[in-house]
Amino acid sequence: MMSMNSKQPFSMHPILNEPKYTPLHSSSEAIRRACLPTPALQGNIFAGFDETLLQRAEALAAVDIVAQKSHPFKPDATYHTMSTMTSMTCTPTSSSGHLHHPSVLTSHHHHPHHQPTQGLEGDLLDHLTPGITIGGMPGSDVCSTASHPHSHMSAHTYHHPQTMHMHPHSLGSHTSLGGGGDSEPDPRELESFAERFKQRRIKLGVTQADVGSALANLKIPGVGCLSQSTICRFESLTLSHNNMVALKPILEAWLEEAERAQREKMTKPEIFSGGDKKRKRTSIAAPEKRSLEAYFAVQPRPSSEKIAAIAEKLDLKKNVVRVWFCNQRQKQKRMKFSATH
DNA sequence: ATGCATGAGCG
DNA sequence: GCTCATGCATA
Repeated sequence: MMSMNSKQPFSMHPILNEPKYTPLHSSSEAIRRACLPTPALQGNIFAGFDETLLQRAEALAAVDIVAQKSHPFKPDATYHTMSTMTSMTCTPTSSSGHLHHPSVLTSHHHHPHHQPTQGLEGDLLDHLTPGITIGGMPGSDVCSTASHPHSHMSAHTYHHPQTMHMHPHSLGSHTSLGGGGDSEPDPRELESFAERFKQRRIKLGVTQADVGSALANLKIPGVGCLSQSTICRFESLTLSHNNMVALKPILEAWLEEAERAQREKMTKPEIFSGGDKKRKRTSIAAPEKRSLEAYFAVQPRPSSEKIAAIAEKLDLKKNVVRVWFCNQRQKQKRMKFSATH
């Protein structure tokens, strides 16, 4: 009477982050909060300005949408999880239920690299600012009427509310308390390391997923396992700069350990097989995606109301649209950074 | 390799 | 509500 997979029903964020230097990060944050007119008027959610915007954006990319005023079918392929079990891919078959403490040092706020990005956002916001409300500098967006009549039920349950937190200055990397100088982990070094890492990893005959789960065996305080996705993104440099910096020492440690182990014997990173709860991934159809991109081009940070309107137009769930915009922003930020370096 | 999602922590 | 770090599911 035992199941084959011994997946732990808990999960956490094992990784630490970079203590963000610069306590003042307001630039970009302020800008992003620029809009939120919140016209609770249901007559016209967009109070005239957005209506045009939406139409324009739609027209821009909706060559196909134009035709389908109302599609006969619903492209919304949103499935949702029904189970509430959580399983992490972290547990190697033989393993031990490892309980890593998530000493996640989540550093929110950006590093000095991220520019306020006045290019796209600032400009647009400026032009799109509704004649009413927000007369000058935004900065306070209080969504009072953000109530969605519909409920989206995504199965959550992945992480635990383990409230862990490190102090803002952990991982003594930089951040001199008094000096105020910030050091810049060279992107070049990270790049070369990532490349070497991948090569050596392959030489060890270990997969990205294996690395992820093996990390827990290092027993590094605050470090648990990581997913294949994260390892992959690390190798392909598709993580944020800070994330890369935080992960580097950990992966480096694993690499050394793995090579050492192989030298003396042979490491056999057990693979895992899993298959309990399945979360269904929403798939946004191409036409809808194109529309979203068009909207994003003119307004990367639509207000709650705008998101709702867009969602309705595209026949998608509001939350799906909101998340899409969030992910799009993250992606854009990464791309912008890698483009600069 | 990447798209969509969750969740923590911060305003 | 947002950002950021991460992950599951999937192309």
